[in-house]
Amino acid sequence: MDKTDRNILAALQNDARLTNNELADIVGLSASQCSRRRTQLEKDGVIVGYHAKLDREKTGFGLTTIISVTLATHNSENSKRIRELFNSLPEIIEAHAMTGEMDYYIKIATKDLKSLSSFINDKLLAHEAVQNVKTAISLETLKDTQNIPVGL
Amino acid sequence: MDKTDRNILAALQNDARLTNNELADIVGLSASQCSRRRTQLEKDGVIVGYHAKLDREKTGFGLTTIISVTLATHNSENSKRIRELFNSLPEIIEAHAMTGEMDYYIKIATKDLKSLSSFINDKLLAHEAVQNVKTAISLETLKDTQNIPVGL
DNA sequence: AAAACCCATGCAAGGTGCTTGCATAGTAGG
DNA sequence: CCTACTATGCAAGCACCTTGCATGGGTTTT
Repeated sequence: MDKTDRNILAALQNDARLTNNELADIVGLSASQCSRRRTQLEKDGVIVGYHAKLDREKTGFGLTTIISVTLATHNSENSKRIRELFNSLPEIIEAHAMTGEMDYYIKIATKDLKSLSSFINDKLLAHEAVQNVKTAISLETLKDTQNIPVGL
Repeated sequence: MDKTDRNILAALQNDARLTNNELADIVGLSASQCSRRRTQLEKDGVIVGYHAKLDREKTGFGLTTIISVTLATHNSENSKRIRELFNSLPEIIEAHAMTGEMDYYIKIATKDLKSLSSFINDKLLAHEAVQNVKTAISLETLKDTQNIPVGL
């Protein structure tokens, strides 16, 4: 992974639909070589995938919420079950096991407060392993590039 | 936006590199019509963009941190300045203005604890508008599809 | 220092995919 | 029932991607 590879990664993070010709102009290589390097980065697992980014409002999922989840008791069984729960719920678009008081941070995408409420009550709190949750609603998303700063 | 459009959106969220032929098989349309619908969804701003997703570890940015930022004083000037700060810092890959006690949640991607520390001290706390921060480090990312659950 | 080797690169061709004009089917309104 | 409009499929022309092949730059070996 040299500087050219990182340039390719940065470019594809910004726009995954770049043709190899456009990529070639950006990084200063031929299109064929860009194709080869990109293929290799995919094979090495550096590039995990390509995803379309959708508008939250226009798709009707304008409500973003960050919830802190605390487990009832800390054991491997509960840990395993909570992971399965997180993976089974499509409203959860991101989940982390954290340091500090709160055990997990999860990010939720819902249509409105009503569906958020039913998600929390029926899906989260209904689960035995969950002790309590703390909900914080995003008033405004100021930034949402999930782009790794490969240039640093 | 009918059911077919939502199917297209769901498919492209999972894999933006799908050919129109593959897309056609998934949603049950011809390739040409998939092309036209996709183009329209882009024009309407429903599809905001296409982005490569990179492996955090392999790109050397394996440390994910969520920081709560509290402003010193709440006025529009500070609010404006904090937005500019967030936008200027590439380590911040997501930022929200929140309800509740904490004013902002920001998600940080850094190489290691050392660079995280210098980010907090030199970039965040150095800023006049910032009163204090609360740092929570992600021990493990359990889930990270930023995919809107368009199917719900 | 010379030679041998290896890897990255550019070029070109063959194949694949994308886009758009055109004709048709399906649908809603009068 | 007819008209008008939109959505669709097909096909062709065009752009793009990929890969074999030859070349060059850099490195190791003798």
